[in-house]
Amino acid sequence: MKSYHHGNLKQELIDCACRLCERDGYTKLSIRSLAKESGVSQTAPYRHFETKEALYASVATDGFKKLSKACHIDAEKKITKKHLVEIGCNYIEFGLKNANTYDLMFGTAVGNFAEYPELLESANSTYENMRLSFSKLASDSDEVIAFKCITLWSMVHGLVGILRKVQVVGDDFEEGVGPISTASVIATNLEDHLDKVLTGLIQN
Amino acid sequence: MKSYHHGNLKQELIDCACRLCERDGYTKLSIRSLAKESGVSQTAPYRHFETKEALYASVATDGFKKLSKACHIDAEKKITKKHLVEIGCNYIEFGLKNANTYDLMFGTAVGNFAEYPELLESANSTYENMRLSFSKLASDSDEVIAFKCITLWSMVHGLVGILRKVQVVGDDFEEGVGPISTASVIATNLEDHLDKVLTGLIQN
DNA sequence: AATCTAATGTTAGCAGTGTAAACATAATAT
DNA sequence: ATATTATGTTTACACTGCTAACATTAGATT
Repeated sequence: MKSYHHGNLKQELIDCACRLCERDGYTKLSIRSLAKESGVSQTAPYRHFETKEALYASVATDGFKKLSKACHIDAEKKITKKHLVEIGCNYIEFGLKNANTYDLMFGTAVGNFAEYPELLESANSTYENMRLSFSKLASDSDEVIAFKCITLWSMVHGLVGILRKVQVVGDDFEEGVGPISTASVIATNLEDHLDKVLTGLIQN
Repeated sequence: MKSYHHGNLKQELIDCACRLCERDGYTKLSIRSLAKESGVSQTAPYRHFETKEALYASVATDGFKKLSKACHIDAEKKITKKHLVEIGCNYIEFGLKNANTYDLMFGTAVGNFAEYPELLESANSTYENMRLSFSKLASDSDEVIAFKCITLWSMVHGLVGILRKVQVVGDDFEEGVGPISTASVIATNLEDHLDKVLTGLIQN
């Protein structure tokens, strides 16, 4: 016996969307299927999300919160290069393990974050966390720190993209100097790799 | 007076798809609208593309060819760091100026390149070009060269992604150490930025 | 040159989509 | 108790990818 009002529909829709997005990719997600999954009429979700993009935004927001958590280092004050390497590794691990959600966060499915305050807030705070960690490492100026932070971010973000692209193609691992095997080597030695890159970054 | 057979439909569909993809993003592209644009019935495209993904693959292939061309340096033998910086800049410029096509090339719209031989070939040859350029710079081993090549690729790929994300949000440029202004600084000093990163990369 | 076959086009139709409008119900504020 | 608002349903529209059955024509075979 179910009542006319669901009671907790919005959150249930978000949870369900997060699950399905990560399982099948956001492309496969439909508002209708989501409604059916929650045992509610086709258009009920529209009482909670103006458009499908708004739903995406909620899923992406959730993703940024999780990413923030994954990249959080609770060192009181001192942060070493090793810590940053760890942050980078965690970032990449998140990107690879939550690939479909990651697409939603960094792709074009949500056109303009500014239209979704919570999303903008969670994305910015992810960046701010990284920047703070960086600031505890070196005694550079704020500008230089921000600069290095964006550089690291680009690096790990790019690696996620490249590693994914290349892995999809190369189920059959072949030795050599092609992108597949090279990327595989990097992927299995992520720590070393990030350490090297960061060394160059911090020095210069 | 038009004949029953179009004569050149496949190429026209690809051209049209490339244009529309870049203009509106591949999401907005439909086989039906494409058919209409070419003055042909709704299902005619299916004689040339088994699925929509196959059409995407053709557009992506075209994109990789253009990217390859944009990143081609015809230095006979000697290549300097400056050349690599130029390649990186051209890559990023391509990614930013052809953002929607770039999504198709590096996103998940085409699931597995291996299913589309031409696409795989054009993507691999883009990489191979970069690797060859790199090999003319240093006297490293093939493995190290490939390694550095993937690293540079990740770097520029990541920058494209981050710059785009951040630019969308920040139409209203604000000074400070936030991601928007920092990314803007990087974007307007791309050469310097790549030079620094490459210096660190080549040394270590 | 006539015929057969394969390539390429069309028409009709299915199941699914996002979303708007009009209406129904129930929770909350007055 | 009543009015208002939040939340849900039904119906409907225009659009999508794609399939099946059929039409036309170009090119190969005889």
